[in-house]
Amino acid sequence: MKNNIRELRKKLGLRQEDVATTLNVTRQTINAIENEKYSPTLELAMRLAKLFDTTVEELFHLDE
Amino acid sequence: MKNNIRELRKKLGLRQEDVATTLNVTRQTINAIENEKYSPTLELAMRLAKLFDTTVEELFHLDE
DNA sequence: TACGAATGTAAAAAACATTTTACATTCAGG
DNA sequence: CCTGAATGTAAAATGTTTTTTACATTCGTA
Repeated sequence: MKNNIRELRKKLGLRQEDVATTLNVTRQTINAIENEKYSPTLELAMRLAKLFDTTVEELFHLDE
Repeated sequence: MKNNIRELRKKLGLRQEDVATTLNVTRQTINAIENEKYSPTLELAMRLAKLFDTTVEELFHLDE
């Protein structure tokens, strides 16, 4: 599953740690998701989309 | 986390088992999600939204 | 180049999602 | 009321996500 998180995070001038603390997860979690080690939970995905003012479907792309 | 899956499933005239086999999960998984025992993975949430021709944000509602 | 800041990574443990098997309950139609 | 179909539920096993702690690497810039 691909995602645009790094790109949108940088557009906002945030560090991985900033995103992490805003969403109450650890920096390692944000790092792992950006580097596609695994997909986030649904709840975290929705909170990420909201933070970046986009939708889950725009932020994450299902492998068909 | 609330969701509209049961309502949309019935609108399509599908059984829990139909949804399950379409998405390659078990009936118990669909049942647990409809009854909000737990939230699905991001991948399953996106596949559910696609099946019901809607978005993750319309199908699932974050508790604020 | 040297420094600090940001990012990458790893291992173990905890928390959570899914499967499998099996049985119980509900519900609509004959 | 009976029956079969659909749904609900439970426990154990497995796989995945997240945390914690700790250290390594990269990057910009003084």
